[in-house]
Amino acid sequence: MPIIVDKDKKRKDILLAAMQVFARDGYHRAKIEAVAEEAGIGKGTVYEYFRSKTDLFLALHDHMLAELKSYYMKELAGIRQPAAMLERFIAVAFETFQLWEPFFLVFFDFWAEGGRGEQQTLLQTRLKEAYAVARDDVAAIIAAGVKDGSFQCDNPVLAAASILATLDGLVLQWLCDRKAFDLDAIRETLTQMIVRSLRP
Amino acid sequence: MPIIVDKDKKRKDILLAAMQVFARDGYHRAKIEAVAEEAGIGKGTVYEYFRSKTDLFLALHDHMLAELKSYYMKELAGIRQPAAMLERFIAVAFETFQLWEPFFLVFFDFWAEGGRGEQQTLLQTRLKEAYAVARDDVAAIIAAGVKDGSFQCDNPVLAAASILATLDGLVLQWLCDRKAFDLDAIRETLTQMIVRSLRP
DNA sequence: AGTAAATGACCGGTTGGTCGGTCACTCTGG
DNA sequence: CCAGAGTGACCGACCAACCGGTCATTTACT
Repeated sequence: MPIIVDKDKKRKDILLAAMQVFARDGYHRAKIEAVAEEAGIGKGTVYEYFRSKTDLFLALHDHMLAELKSYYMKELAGIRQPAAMLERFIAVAFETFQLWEPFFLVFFDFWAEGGRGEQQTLLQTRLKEAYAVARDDVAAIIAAGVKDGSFQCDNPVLAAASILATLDGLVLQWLCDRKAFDLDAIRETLTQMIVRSLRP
Repeated sequence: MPIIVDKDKKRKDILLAAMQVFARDGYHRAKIEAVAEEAGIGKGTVYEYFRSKTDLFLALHDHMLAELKSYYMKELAGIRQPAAMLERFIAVAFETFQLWEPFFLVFFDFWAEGGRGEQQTLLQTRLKEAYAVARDDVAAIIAAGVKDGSFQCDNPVLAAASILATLDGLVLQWLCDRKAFDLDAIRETLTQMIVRSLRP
């Protein structure tokens, strides 16, 4: 019998290595060889697990978004009040900024690839889908708040889009200049602003 | 005497061509030859005006940000009430999203280049600087509003950062999926949310 | 021996940047 | 009036480096 390896684990190792390298060098500058090195394997092996660089990139997108989502689910589980949920959601977002920094650095490239062209590539479809799901999830929290009277909002989906946009925009700004503002301070300001903007 | 050309105009032509090509293909995929073609000149000529691709990229950043800023100045000139100014500022932002779409597409790459590494390249310095100036400008409007009693806000700079972030995040989201929401609709929702969040 | 798995030297296409040469135009002096 | 020298501007064939992807070979295990 030949060698048997845990293909799933190795795949995840490569994805993790790719995240580090893509985060450091950017997708286009990053070399597959560097990913292999980071993962402690040979270049050829990467191609045993992923058809192409593009394929690796797409897989990384899907993998990381799934991880992120499950992290949110875990952190928000058990909270019932919409207002508390929204506040916790924002807090978790800020936690992930620091905790998952490389992931957000790679996101620069997801955005860059996702925003251009006719948006019919797989990555573009998935990115749109991810945004749509996120909007709906946050909108559901707001809608629940409107229902029980703790929020006032005409269009929860648009409000959700705005909140997500603010969070995205803040990572961007923060990653471009970490000394521009203190994350904890702006989290408080932002939470206050959002809560106020939804107050009946 | 030899031929004399308007170097400044030609330089701007090349920058404009670069914007179109970078917007369409992304900075890394874009070929200098394509930029030359778009500008209706030979590849070699591009290098008469810009030392390197990087140099062209940096020049484009500076040029476009200057244009954007002067556009804002013009559109906001003459408005005195802080509340009206802020509302107009947001409106102008949304106008530019559609009017200057290629510019924002190139911004994907500015962000990607700006956020990574030790942030000591010229582009990174300029991007930070631009953010800082924008924050201060918006913060000044908010601070004026606090002074005359039309706003309430503990930290105008952080509030300004949040507002800018929301606008950035919304272009991102919109460019990734133009059908996700209607720009006019979200502009109204957002304006309302921001005004509410600053209400005394 | 037999096989899944790993590998890295190699290939080929791509592209940033160079450079020798051309073009278009003016000025000069015969 | 013209020949040709002088020069700023322009050009695109070419070069060299780089890197994604392949595959013949090796490894490591039963």
